[in-house]
Amino acid sequence: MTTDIHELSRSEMEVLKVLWRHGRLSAREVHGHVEPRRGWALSTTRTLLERMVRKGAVVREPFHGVNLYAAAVSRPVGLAALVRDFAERILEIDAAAVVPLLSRDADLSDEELAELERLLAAGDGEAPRD
Amino acid sequence: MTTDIHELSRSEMEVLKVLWRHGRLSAREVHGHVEPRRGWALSTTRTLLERMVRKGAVVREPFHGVNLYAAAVSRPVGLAALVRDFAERILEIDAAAVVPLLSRDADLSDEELAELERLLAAGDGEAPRD
DNA sequence: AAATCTATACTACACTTGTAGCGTAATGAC
DNA sequence: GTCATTACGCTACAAGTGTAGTATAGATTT
Repeated sequence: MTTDIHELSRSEMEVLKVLWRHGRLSAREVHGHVEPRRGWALSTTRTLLERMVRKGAVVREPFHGVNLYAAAVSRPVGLAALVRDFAERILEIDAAAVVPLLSRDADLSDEELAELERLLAAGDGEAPRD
Repeated sequence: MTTDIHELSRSEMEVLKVLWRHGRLSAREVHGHVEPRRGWALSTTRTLLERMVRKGAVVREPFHGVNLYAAAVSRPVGLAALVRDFAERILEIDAAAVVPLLSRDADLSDEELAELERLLAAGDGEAPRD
């Protein structure tokens, strides 16, 4: 159960991307990264984080009196699920076809890319929509 | 205003794809195509169509006492907007990079493909998010 | 220690989405 | 002409989303 990442709302995706970029952060830190482009109140960022925890997309870990949040799935795994969903549901093409594209342009490390490629090629990641 | 197609919900996208495939249809006809895989009641299909009309994603036209519905944007234009949104918002890559991919795998006619390519290359279609 | 800041957990509230049912008028079958 | 179908325009209602505010308790500053 890869946490059904494509069920996240736009706002939630924004938060997830911050966690992918910066790893484990406090709510306030997440807010610091997200606020400039969204203009949310801090409490909004908190609410989103909590909802994402409930959804299983984010893990929370108490750390010396502060909650730290981190993405529940790595970026490659998450992107694999998202690409698969988009390719199959919207474009109606084979998800694996997207890989070469990513290898050229996405800012993925070599390891990330390798993993993503493996995930998509293997038909792993998410069950096809139907 | 290309109707902000990426604001459509999953269910609405399903309906839109039917209209892209079959052109102008009555609510009942749309339902016929969509019901097998979604199991909606007819009234559900109707509601979705009406909501999409309100959103500007679908146009309604009365025809001899029956409303006919059609996609407000062509498939290439719609896909261009969707690809652009996905590429920029999720993958954070240049949308034009997706074109070669589509030319190989998507079931677009030559004219559709040409139009899509033009749209993405030109930076047309949708204004970039933020 | 008092005042302030910050964190967490609740609560709130309007709008959207999923998913339909109902009432009424027009259409077609008998 | 009456009955069954169908279409259409409302209404409905729970769950999800966008977007916060508040109450309460611990930490920091002066």
